[in-house]
Amino acid sequence: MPRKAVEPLRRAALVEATIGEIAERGSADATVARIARRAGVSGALAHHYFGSKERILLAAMRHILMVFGAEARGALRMAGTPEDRLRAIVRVCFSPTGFRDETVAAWLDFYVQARTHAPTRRLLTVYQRRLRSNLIAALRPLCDDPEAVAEGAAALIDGCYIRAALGPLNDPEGLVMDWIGGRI
Amino acid sequence: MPRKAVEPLRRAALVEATIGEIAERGSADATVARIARRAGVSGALAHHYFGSKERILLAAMRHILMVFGAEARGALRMAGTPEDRLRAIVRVCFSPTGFRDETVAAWLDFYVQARTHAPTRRLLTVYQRRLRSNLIAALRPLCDDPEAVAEGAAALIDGCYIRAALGPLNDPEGLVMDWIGGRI
Amino acid sequence: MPRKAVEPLRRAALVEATIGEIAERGSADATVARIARRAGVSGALAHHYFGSKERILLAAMRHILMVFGAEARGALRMAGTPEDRLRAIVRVCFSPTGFRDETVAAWLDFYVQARTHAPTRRLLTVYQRRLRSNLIAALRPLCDDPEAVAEGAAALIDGCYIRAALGPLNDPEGLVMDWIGGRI
Amino acid sequence: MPRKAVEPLRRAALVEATIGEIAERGSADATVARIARRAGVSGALAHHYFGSKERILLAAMRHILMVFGAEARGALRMAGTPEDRLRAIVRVCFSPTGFRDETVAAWLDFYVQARTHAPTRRLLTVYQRRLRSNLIAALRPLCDDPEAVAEGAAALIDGCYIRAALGPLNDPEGLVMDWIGGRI
DNA sequence: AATGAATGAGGATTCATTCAT
DNA sequence: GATGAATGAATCCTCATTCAT
Repeated sequence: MPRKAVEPLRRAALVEATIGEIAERGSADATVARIARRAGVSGALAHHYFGSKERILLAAMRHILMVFGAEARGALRMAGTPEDRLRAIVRVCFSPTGFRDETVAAWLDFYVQARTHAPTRRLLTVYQRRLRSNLIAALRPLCDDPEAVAEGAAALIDGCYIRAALGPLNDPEGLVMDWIGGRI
Repeated sequence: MPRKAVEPLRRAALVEATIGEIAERGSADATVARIARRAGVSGALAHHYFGSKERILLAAMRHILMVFGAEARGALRMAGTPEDRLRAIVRVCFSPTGFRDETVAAWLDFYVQARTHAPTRRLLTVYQRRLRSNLIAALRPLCDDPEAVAEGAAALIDGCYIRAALGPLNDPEGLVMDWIGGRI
Repeated sequence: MPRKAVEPLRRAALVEATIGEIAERGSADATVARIARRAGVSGALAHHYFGSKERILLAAMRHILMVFGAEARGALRMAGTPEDRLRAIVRVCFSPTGFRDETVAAWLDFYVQARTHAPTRRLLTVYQRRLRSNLIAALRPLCDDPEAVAEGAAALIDGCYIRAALGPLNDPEGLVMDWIGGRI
Repeated sequence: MPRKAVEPLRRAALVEATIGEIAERGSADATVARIARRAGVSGALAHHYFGSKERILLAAMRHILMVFGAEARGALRMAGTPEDRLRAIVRVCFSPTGFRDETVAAWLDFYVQARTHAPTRRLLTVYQRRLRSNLIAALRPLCDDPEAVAEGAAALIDGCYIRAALGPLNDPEGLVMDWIGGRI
């Protein structure tokens, strides 16, 4: 019987703690020590597993993107018509899983970090491209200029995130779907 | 003839330097020393004028909001019809004055700070309310649910900012106006 | 048939790794973890066998001194005349076994540690005394002031070590022998 | 009247404290905090003036080399004959100014650091080359193979330093001069 | 008005060492 | 015998902030 693998547990706890800490005080003021304490381990262990604060933050972002990606793939797999696919994408953007306060806050923080931090930017770019191509693919059968619509939809989604980060938002999914509805 | 007051010059230089520094390295990594050097003064002087780093950052934000507000008021004064007013508001959001790379970056940074920093949040709230009420006022004669349209337009504007912060954006003004055009 | 004892193997590997590590990065920057990895074991095991980093370093030095001592005894046993004994001692100082780059580096490092670290100093003193008495014994039949010549020869040998540590050295044995030759 | 320049004072105090600290505990265990305390200032100030621990250590070495160089130049200027020049060089090597316990300890430490630290090595190389060329120039009129003699003399000098670092040394100057005397 | 000097507080990071398995 | 897990104690370094001039 294999010894219980504790590393994944610790990593997950640290990632979760990082997201929480970013949400609570911003990644600027998140310290490794506080993240570690929140995860119930020592700061040294956080370094042992991740190597540096930067890598901890990146791991947190990667986690968020991974969760989002997995959920999106799952939703797309069950969607039949282009309309379904469209709705699936938008719905996942605001699904309770990924649209928690904490996640939104971290998400926004990453957007800002991405401006000045290349590795963060790379991660974000990958995600943005994927979202864009998914949107365009779903929109292609439905409208004349799928690229323009996708561009606008993506901006609107981002705008909803930014506003959600500052206060509760009423039905962002509806807002985005309405907007798209007016274009197709 | 009175000697030229030097204080306003210094303050302006520091504010400008702050915005530049935020754009270049993010407010997280902006240091008073670097801001001061960029403004051509000593760090001690920056403190002398503003009292603390926090106040320097707030002054920079206040400056951005003030410039925006002044331009908005000017544009609205010249606008006759509701349609004109609407276009004026949106145009100012993306006017070359306020939509410079540096400003957009700082703007976004403030959004994130606002999440965890009450004074920043207060400033931002004031601005958001003003934008919202201006939009609603202009929209009221033009559509049934001005509040919902204003909400969406504001989100879209924010979304354009967030995207502009990460790369060049093609005609955001047109995007927003189109969106509104579809609703009225 | 007894299973091969593994402990001596591990100890030897760790000692060798320690010397290599000291040569490569200096004992200041040698870490137990790196030494252990180089020896192919875990850092915990290094502690298990030696008890502390200090003891690992001391073991490495002891090893070097032991190798040197053994070779010296061997060479002296085969030497007949005083001249032979003299040459034997000097030759061993620069024999390929002990005058490897790695060993010289470690040797020098120990010299420096000895200044501030009593146990290291004790080891070094024993070695120095032995070298000195060997030299004097060999010199006694050959010159008037064997102590002074031994002192100078020892200094010259040390000087060759220090220079060898920083770059290749041309025939140090000849240099020392010449020097002694001029005194006897 | 110029404000009293305090920077050079602080720098000098820190350099002196660094040498003392190296002598007392070795550069491995010298901490910026301790060096600063010994100099009567805060650790932060040490960083303010030197930038990093590495640079503090290098400054200390540079200081030692500078003092040595200055003394050597002075002594050479007063020396007439080649013999005088030779004696001047050797004398300076063991002059009370530079041959204090503290300095010798630091010197030796630098030798060891030089093995693994390129900037230190560069400094040392410059010094070694200068010493060598001075010796050769003085020896040229006096012997057949000035390079070989210089090489040996330099090794002997280094050897005296290494031994002096570990205990008191009896008339190293005489030892070196004797050695050279036998060669010319 | 303006600055260099100076520092305390705090943060990332490293590392020897211990322990449970 | 051997290791990964875990940590406390340092240590370097940064930075906002204060102060004397």
